[in-house]
Amino acid sequence: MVRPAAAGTRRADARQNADKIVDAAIDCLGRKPAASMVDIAQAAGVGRVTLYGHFSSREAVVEAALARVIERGQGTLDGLDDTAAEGDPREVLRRLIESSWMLIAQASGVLEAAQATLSPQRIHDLHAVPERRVLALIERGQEQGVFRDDLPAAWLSNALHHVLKGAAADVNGGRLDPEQAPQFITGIVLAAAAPQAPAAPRAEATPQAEAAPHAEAAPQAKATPQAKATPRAEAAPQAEESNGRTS
Amino acid sequence: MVRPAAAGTRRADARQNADKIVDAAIDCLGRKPAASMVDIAQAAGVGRVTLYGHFSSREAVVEAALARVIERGQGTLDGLDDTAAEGDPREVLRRLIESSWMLIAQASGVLEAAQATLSPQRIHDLHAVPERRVLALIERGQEQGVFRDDLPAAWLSNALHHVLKGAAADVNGGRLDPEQAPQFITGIVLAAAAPQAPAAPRAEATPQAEAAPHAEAAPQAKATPQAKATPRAEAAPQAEESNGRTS
DNA sequence: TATAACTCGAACATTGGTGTTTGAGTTAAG
DNA sequence: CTTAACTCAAACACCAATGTTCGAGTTATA
Repeated sequence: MVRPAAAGTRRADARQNADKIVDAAIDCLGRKPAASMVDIAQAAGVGRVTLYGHFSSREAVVEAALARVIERGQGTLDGLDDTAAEGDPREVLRRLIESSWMLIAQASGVLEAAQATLSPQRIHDLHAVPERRVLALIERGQEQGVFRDDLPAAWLSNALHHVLKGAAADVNGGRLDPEQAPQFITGIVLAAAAPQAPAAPRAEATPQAEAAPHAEAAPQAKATPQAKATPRAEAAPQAEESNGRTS
Repeated sequence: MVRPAAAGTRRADARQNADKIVDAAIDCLGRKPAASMVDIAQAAGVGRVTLYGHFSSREAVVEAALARVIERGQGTLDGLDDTAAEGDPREVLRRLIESSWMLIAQASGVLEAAQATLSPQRIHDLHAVPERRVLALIERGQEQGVFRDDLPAAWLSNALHHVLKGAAADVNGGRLDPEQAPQFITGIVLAAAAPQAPAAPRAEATPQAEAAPHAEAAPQAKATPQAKATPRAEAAPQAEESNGRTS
């Protein structure tokens, strides 16, 4: 069996295998959250027994994968802050998407797998920090006036993740060229987040879709309950379906 | 057993039950694509055996659910065309979202379930028509100059579906108030689809995120393969994960 | 090189979902 | 009111995934 006693006494190849397994899990679960242990073991190039030697259960593998993918997200965000610390939030967001939209989308898949096996509390613990960093970026943009504030920052953040996850699914399904994905994503996202002019720029059409009319009085009244702290899984009677949030 | 011989000889309660089952399937699969036959039977208020009396397999139930939800989408689109036939595409899109975003999102879930059990060909047959109608609406908007044409219509359509599906997941998870969902969705979507000004409206910041710079030369070069006709599932080695498309 | 650490195929038990059969009870409809 | 149609709980066979055990073989490392 692996994991004899102290963590320092493990053999080198054992540590490498554990590493390969986590990476394989991120890859498999990112593409297909319902991937089986056999899938993961094969992708890692190890036997099923070896996998269980390193991780006592599916839950353990998923948790390790989620932890690592979030850790990577943190690294990316750190690098971004180093470069563009107080730069234009639009530019920071653009760089974030271009440099790591794949990572984020992958993380969404892993997160979905996690929601099927891990406790909501554990997920929240792992996931809350990077989630809030993106949210903070959006809020900063709102304060600076470069992002719209007629919609709650939490919704803008969620919509961003939905588009990223969807784009990843499109790429996996051959419906979107990975090369132009970042350009397409930023094209959508930056436009969606930009401040909205009261009247439209072009065309003389009659009713004029006024994006968000009655939203002025109470801009972020409700719909912003979570995104603050604990309240993760409370409502929703039996649904435990897809979600997709991440760094 | 149900379904004796001719379709006209079925008893009234039998037809009603079959109906309830399909509705229950739409509801269950819409919220959780992996819902089991037991879940569906319970939601329909019938026994498991009765369910199998009406539908010979899970595949049959899923197909019936997908067919009905798509049929409903067609009805919605018909009603929309009646009212706003050649109206401003922005207004049509806004009405479409406000009147039936829930339906569309539900359909995404059912479609995801279908992708796990039905043949890609069958899915495409059922799904192609409403898919193209939304696409046509977007293309019409592009031609009229009220929607951006620096991104392919297929990508705008896909992104729309991603946001709708994500919003549904948020509502199911208690992260989004169903009341304000349509307003939030249209706020995002209409802004994302609007024609992009070369320079931004506000703020004097330096680098100025130029939404889609290098996209002019070859506007919809690649990334539009499907959305035309057949090519549905061809690429993507083993992924068969979420996708989300519909009426 | 000797030993503990590690890998791994095969085989087993368990669980949860699917699909079927049986047989008794209920109900729509002629 | 009579019968064919329908419902349904219980029990069965089947399958795929999880998690475990065994025992033989390989390899890092002191």
